[in-house]
Amino acid sequence: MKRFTLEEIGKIAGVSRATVSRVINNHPNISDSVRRRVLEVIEETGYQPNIAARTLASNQSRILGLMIPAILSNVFTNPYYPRLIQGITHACNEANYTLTFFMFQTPEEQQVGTSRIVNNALLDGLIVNADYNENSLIERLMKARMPFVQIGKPIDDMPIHYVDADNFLGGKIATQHLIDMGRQRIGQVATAKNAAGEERNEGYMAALEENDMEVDENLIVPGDFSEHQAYRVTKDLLKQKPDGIFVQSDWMAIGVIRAVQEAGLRIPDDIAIVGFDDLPIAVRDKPHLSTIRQPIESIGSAAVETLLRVIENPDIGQQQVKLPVELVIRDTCGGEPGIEENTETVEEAS
Amino acid sequence: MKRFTLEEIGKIAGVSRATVSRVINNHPNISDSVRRRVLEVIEETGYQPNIAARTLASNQSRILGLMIPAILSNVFTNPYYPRLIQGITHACNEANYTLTFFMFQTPEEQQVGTSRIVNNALLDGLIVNADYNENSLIERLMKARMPFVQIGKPIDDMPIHYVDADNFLGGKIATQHLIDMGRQRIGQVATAKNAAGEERNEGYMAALEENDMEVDENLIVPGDFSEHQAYRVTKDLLKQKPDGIFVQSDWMAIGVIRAVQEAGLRIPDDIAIVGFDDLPIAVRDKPHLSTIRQPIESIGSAAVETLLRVIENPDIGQQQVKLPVELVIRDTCGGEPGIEENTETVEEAS
DNA sequence: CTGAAAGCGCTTACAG
DNA sequence: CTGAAAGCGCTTACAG
Repeated sequence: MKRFTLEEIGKIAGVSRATVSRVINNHPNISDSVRRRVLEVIEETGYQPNIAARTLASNQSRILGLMIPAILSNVFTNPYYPRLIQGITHACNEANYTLTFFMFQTPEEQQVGTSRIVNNALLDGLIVNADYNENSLIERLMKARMPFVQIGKPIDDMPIHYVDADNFLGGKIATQHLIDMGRQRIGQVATAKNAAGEERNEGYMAALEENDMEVDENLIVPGDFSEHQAYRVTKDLLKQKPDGIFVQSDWMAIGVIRAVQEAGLRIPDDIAIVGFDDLPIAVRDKPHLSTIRQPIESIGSAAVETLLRVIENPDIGQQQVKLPVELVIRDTCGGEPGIEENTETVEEAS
Repeated sequence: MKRFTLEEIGKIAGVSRATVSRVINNHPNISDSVRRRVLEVIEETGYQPNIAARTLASNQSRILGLMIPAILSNVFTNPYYPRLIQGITHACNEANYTLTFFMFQTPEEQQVGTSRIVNNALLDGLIVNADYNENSLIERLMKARMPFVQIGKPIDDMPIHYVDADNFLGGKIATQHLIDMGRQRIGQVATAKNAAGEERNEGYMAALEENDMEVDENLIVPGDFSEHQAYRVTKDLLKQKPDGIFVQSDWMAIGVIRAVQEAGLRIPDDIAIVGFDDLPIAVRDKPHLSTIRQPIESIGSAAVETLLRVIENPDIGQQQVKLPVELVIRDTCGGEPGIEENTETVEEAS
């Protein structure tokens, strides 16, 4: 299958290559007859523009990059990345963009690779997952004026564009659900290691406050995202006699459930538990674990859409997109499992 | 950060842009002093070549594509894709190639996207996952003379380059393990839907034959990769009083285990089970499930290496790479879990 | 509404 | 060993 050039298409259609270029790029002010003829020839020949040439000439590639940090061990149990990538590719396809993929596994790879990204004439913009481990990446991107959007709220309130789940809302509706079940002493297995954990905690507090319940610091124990640590701190927590626990991640919830069951307590009768993330591995065989589900695909799509907006208008103010989360109820006694819906929040700060 | 061009680097270093290009591309016959000077300037300026321009001029992009079929539901429980992508990106980084990602979710996306891939001047080659659903893709790739490598053995013995796990070996060592445990009546929950299933079955047969054991067709029941179907056919299988079962996938093994336990039989004492894939979700809380582990990362790397070989030498004979699988033993009674190693097979046919 | 021409930043024969 | 120059296939002011 021969590859045609603009010149050749023009010759066949009896117009100049400039004109062909214009119809391809949907420029206005092309006579209908010419447009039709050119489109026909393109159809017949199966002409596809040469992206490299277009990129060189126009200085835009319609290629977006996705940078994923050195792969974490939880990738093997957490469907986060597949779902995220699914959302991103879907949005890219819709917008007629192509996705390029950067993933590094060693610091050396990261080092070399980052330069390739930052000065990559081929990228119109970049999506960065929040837990990249080389902090200077952000600086370098800004210096190079590469448009980018982060997935996950940045630490230190850096004024960069980002898309995230509404973690505050998640913590709040999780806790509210426990309150609605009539629980009086609601504990929390927290993690304050990142912005998301902090926000989930604030949601927890807000729910208690709204219901005129006191925050008891003894009911909040520090997790670190690991199942084992969660198991240990839950043992401590149980001494405080909680009747409900909000766990900041489903992964930790596995440990929490183990500790609770070993103590001979029933779920949800004695202690109701609400997790976060809706991980299949956690939820499987744990019919009483309600949890907060993040719209990960939507986060991916929103990241693309936001990035496109930024590329379009580089001087736009900081974009902060928060996607709503859902409460997935599995701890009803006899009732149908259900889902609570919420609505999207898009803010533009600055 | 300003982007430099070859011309500018040349001016600073006091040579022509052609010379700069030559040192960047490691051409021989460059005087050491010039090379050093140019390299210095590149270092200082942080010069990065413009990929689009290079691609246009040289007709090669150092970009590889990965095409993943409309995402399957099992993506959410199966770490196959993350691991595969990890292996592929690693090999790409090593070889200084960039990975571009194609994934489609609807037939329309697939349709439009495929054209973009096939006639993509920006791709040096493509890796295709075997279970693409549009069969014509392969034809179109061949017509367009796009170098590509498939992951997974092709059906109908199509003479295309591919990389796969050694499924025959897997079936064989799985069955041999059961024989080594002294089992006499070894059943199989099969799937013959694809080349892999067929090979696993052949491995099963080969192991029996080598041990002078008869193949009893009644001991082979048809699975379809689903847990539910596996559960059902296992109930039938149990009537034949097997004392060992080779299950062609861990996912199905979950159903098999359920059926066996419901029948009041002990694993592995009454019935030993060997699965395939080493899925965390299946293995978790199933201490007695031995399984065959595929080197998925290596398959990804091998796909890249094979593709690079094909790109280098388009007239190379059909590449068929089979990577060894491992038996992961978890059904020893009291002993340490262990792994049996095997060695790689690379064949060149035609 | 359309075309001729310059230019995007590289590579690569061709000369020397 | 090095340089001048053509060319890769597009886009886009500039004229008309």
